[in-house]
Amino acid sequence: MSTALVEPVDDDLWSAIGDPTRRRMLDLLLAADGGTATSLSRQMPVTRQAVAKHLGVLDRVGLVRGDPAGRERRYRVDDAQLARAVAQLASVGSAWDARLRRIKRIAEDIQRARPE
Amino acid sequence: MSTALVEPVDDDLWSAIGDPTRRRMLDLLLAADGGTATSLSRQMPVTRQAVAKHLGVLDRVGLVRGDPAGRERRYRVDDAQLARAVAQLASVGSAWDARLRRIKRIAEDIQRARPE
DNA sequence: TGTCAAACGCAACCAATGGTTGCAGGAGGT
DNA sequence: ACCTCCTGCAACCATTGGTTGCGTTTGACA
Repeated sequence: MSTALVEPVDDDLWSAIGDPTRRRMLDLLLAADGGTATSLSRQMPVTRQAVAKHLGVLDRVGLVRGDPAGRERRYRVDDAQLARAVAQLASVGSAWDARLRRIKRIAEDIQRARPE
Repeated sequence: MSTALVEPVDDDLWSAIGDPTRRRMLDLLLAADGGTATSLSRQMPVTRQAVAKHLGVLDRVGLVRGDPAGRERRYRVDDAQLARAVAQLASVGSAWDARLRRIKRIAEDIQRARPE
């Protein structure tokens, strides 16, 4: 009955996907199967430098990996790490969901337990 | 084939639950069925004022609601809004998951389609 | 009833971060 | 050889998560 049953949430990983711009970038990278700072910035309302910084963050937590390809640096999503992130989303979500259900159930029990 | 099928993500709501401290606070509020800035701060490694600011944020997006009770202000989680947040987590998660599966499937198809 | 402790709200301040502009450098195409 | 394009680095700005400090309300209790 401890929350230790759920895989502990990696705050770095979570906050990496917590930023809306970075989520958008991950979407774009998944859709196009990779991209560069410049190519991403052209599909988003921020500058290339901002995108580059975000790519740095995503790289640091292992969600993307970028290696040089000619004169550009191509980034791709690391499937395994993104899968971990998805698992954490699901984990936190289901934990809250369980608590909500449990509270609702307790409330119903209380209602039911006093017909006086 | 548009991402418009998924309920659009509310960036305010998302970034509210994006902060690890605020997630922790929600956990505590759910576990104890409510609490005050002071009571929460005693169970966390941050000051009351920091907690108070976070409660302000959570209040603004409707995840918690606080009303005065004697000399303290008691906050409780808004079940419906937290349920919305959980839904968004699930939504983003499953979108990514779908993309991962799709990509993996395409990759397998490519593998399979060239026995030459 | 008068005093005291506890909880609150507000303000000033600091560090980290998401964003910008500007600029120098290296790799490719013609 | 040149010109273009993409990259990386630096300076700078605004927002935000965090702190300390202080004044105010309010419940409790002698």
